[in-house]
Amino acid sequence: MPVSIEDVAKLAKVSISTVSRVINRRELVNEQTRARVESAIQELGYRPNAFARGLMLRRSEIVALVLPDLHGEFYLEIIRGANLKARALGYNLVVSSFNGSDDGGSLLYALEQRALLDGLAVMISDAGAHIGPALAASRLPFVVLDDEIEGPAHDSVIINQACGAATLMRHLLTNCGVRRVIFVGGPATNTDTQARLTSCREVLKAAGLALPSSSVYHLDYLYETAYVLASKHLPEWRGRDACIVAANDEMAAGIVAAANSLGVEIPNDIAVVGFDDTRIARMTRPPLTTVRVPTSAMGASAIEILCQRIAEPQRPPTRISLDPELVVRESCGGNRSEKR
Amino acid sequence: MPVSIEDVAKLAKVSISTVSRVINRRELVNEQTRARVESAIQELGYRPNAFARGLMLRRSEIVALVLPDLHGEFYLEIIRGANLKARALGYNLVVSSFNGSDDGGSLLYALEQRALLDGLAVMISDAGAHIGPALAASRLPFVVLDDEIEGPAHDSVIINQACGAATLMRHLLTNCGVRRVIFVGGPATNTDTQARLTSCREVLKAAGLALPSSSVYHLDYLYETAYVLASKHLPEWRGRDACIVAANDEMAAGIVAAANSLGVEIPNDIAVVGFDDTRIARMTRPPLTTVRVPTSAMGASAIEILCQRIAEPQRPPTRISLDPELVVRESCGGNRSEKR
DNA sequence: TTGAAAGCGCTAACAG
DNA sequence: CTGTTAGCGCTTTCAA
Repeated sequence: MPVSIEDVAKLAKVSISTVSRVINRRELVNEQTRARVESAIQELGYRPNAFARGLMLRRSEIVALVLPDLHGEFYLEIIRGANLKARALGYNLVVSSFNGSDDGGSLLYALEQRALLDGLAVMISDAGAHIGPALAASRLPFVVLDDEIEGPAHDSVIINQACGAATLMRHLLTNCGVRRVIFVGGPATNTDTQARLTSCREVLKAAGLALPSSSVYHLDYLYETAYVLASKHLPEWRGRDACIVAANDEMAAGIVAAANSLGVEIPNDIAVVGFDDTRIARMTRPPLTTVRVPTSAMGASAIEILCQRIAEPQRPPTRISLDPELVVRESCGGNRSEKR
Repeated sequence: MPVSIEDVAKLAKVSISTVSRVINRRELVNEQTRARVESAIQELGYRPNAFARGLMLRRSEIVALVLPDLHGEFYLEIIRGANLKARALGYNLVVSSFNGSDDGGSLLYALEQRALLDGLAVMISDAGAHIGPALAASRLPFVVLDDEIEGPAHDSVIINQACGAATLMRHLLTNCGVRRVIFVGGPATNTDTQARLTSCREVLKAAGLALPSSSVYHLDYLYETAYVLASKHLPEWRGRDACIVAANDEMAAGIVAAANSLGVEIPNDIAVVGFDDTRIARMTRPPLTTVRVPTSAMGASAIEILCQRIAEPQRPPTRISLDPELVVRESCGGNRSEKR
């Protein structure tokens, strides 16, 4: 028993256009008529049919945020930031995630095909995902988070991984006496891991130090595997001038735990640092020095420029770059004060 | 330059009805005509307009999962389970979350109003949220996760908190020599916290023990506040027969950390247990005994019965109850083996 | 097997 | 200020 605009019109004894006006441009309607219409709407519990509306208006006021398979809590802040911004701009946000198993293309395909969306913010964290082409082929306004995709120019919000990793490395070299780095990354195809590794290498190189590939490990971003790896290698890794750089906090936490159970003291016997500044970073003993990615801001920025593009499709592509912030805690020696 | 069904018809030299038939009921169309139409669709990159389609079909093949403000990683598994099930059933899933700040009603309102959804799975974890009435008032098929709402009968998937908490308590009483409990919950209005507390009380009472309200604390589910609370009270709490029951793992982790830094040994000086079996539960020293909620199954079940209702609106309400599982680790003494 | 035509519920000119 | 009317793009009888 769906109640339509016509039912309202009938009850209020006006034409459907008047009802439509009351809904969309109240100021054009006589006060008394408006009151009549509004009470009719109330009485009937009328809600405009979104499909019909969308058909005319050619927009749904819905934007989507598509994230890769969620590992850890890293994404929650992005969602939160995006959510807030979307609502502030009068859009509804829907969040989808695609599992690592499918290539992501299928989800995008489904979303596009049903194209109920006004726009799309996609995060691609694995260079292997075949999302780029599908996205570029669609006519949907989109913005890419934390990555670049091939093809034509587009809006993007990126984290300046190089800056974050470099800041971290410089801190380690300058304030913590680090001369030797073990890098524990996520999958080798993961773009964040790649960027962080590259940047570490560069800073080390600039300081006349090397990061041989024998000191680089690629895991899966998880605590357990990092724990296992560290349990095995810590005896050979340890050293006052050594530092384990994990590509996320969770792995760093696993490494710290391994060290604790082996009696390896952090940061005295070896330093450990992470990335992301998730809650976990404060839950290790000692707490982790890490690099805070402005996740919430990232989500918000993405939605913001997406909505700008929707409003003005011809504007030149925007590229927002956000700098991470170094968060110094006690897992790396040196300066002990936590930046606030 | 949106290409419509008419463009395709023109290019293929058929009527729009034929194009429509090719898309929806290919078997009714002559093979050769079909081929012509299909290549025209290809050539033009035609995609049916979802609004027009929805207008006729009265469905979008989209269902939504709405979660409260996300604290911790607890929800990710729900999303994952729901996602998989939805795709398997031919639906697209969108996930929304509402922040604690708004009452949730506004999000629901927006979703309903725009009613592009075929159905809704909502999780309500705070009895204070005014979602129930709004939901019941809508004509949208819906299923409620992990809670009951007032009003007419409806589908729901609930976690049998009583069962989980009772199993935990019985283990503590029987195998760990616990005689005294300190309960550290989330907000007093949180229904999970309420259910867990109630159930703890009952089991204690059945054993002739009491849980006075002076031993019940209501925090915010966060590590830090639990850490602070425990740091202050552990000296008075401690005792071989005492156990701190935290309503989630994160708070339990905070309590464990506080104990570690005070030199209070777990489980010898006092036991600590959590709820949810999130990753954090394995990241404390010692690892946490906790109650695993079948989160992924919960998401999947919710979507499943939602889609059943969409297909068959008149079916009687279903209520699925999922039992949590006790996960015994080392934070509570007694049986040391981890259940697998 | 195909086409013509009637809407689905709504918005937006265009008259009055 | 309000009503009439023409679509938006699609599916679906109903005839041919």
